[in-house]
Amino acid sequence: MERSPGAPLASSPEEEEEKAAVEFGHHGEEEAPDQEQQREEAAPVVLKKGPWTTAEDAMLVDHVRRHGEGNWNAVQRLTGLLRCGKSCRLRWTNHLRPNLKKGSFSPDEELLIAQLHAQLGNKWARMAAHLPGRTDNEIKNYWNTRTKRRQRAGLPVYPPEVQLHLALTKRRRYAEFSPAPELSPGTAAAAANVQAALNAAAVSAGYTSSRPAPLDLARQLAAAATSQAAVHQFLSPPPFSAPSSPWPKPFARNAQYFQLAHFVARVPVHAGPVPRLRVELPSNQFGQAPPPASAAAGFGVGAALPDQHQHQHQNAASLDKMLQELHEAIKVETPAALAPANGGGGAVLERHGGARDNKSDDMDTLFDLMIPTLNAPETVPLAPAAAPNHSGSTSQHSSDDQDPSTIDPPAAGGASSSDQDWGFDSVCQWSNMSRIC
DNA sequence: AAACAGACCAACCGCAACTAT
DNA sequence: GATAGTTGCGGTTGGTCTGTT
Repeated sequence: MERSPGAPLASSPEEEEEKAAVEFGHHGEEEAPDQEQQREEAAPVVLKKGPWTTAEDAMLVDHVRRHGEGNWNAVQRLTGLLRCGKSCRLRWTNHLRPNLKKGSFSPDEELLIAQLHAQLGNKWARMAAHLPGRTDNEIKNYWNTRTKRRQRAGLPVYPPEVQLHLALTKRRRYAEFSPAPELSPGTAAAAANVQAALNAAAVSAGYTSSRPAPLDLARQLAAAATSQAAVHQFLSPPPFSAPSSPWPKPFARNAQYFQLAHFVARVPVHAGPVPRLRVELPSNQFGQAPPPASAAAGFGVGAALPDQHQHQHQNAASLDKMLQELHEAIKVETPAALAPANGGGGAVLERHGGARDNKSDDMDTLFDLMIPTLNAPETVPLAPAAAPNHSGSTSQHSSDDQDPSTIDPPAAGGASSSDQDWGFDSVCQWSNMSRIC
């Protein structure tokens, strides 16, 4: 049920309005200075607390219309509103200011919140800056109730896409303090080749660090990894689909590690040696280099430039070849053989010399394969979610913005949740939590 | 129908950062 | 530089609603 903001909870608006009018002795008109002075000299005003009445709202709106936002402590002086400046500011920003978006969060917004929370922690105001029309209080309330429910249900706080990012960040930071694991030459080369091919393919598809590959890129890569035809599809992916849509089942989980393509930066596409990675600043400065159009359109890289087609085909062939090499090198079982056995989870990877069916080991294997091949990225930018039907206006944060890669995953869900035994099904669970919880 | 628990939401509080004097 | 005032932020609380028993 939606309560209208500002509506009194206990009594009717009419009653409250009348009460307020009596209480204040007027309807929001400004006082003459002498009246104001008289009041100040009189008994100290007792500021009101509790829910706002419609009369109070009207007075505040009127004040802002006349004087603009800010100088909140003057509101009480100028209007006689028996509220402290703090309360006025809060009421305005959370309920009265224009362009506020009311109602429940869309799935895209929910995913964006999860991503932002993974990046920023409990920085509600900064998160709100990425969600036009939403307030920090709204996001905070949403997150707190949701987190509580999920923790009680024993479910991971973050969706798998976000957990992966956290794990990658964690692993990268770990790798900075420990030597890279020894890989067999064949495995290392194959992993490097595949990663490079993926990077090149992503660049060819128009992704850059300022326009990072969306989360569903991994889905495209997953398809590419399982089907030769899908390789071409990956290079001409369909328009962006809702992040909350199900992942492709085959290779779903392991394919997520191919999100390493997120590291791809703007490098020239050319034949010959695969371009080296150049990782730019973290992507929490979303607003600094926004996608050219709306996110939904921006992620539809199907509209690749004509002169890119040749590169795409080259890359497709190259990617196909590299994937074959990797499959041989690390012996990936086919998804078809695995799906029924482990409940539709992901592929089981085997490293040279031993089968590993443990999911976290499986993750580690891929990290081991992929991370050492990275060109020491400074950061691990998380692809901003498809800013859902946003105007595209995102806030510019000042230079005090913290590098998200330096922010530890919040204790609420970060490290612990990434250790949880989530599989493909958890994607759906996460998306459907509104029913579960 | 009543009691209860949980969810949701608005608002308050304390603190820190910033700004003006 | 010190101080007071203002603003912004995050944590927390308390009231109401809703679904369940």
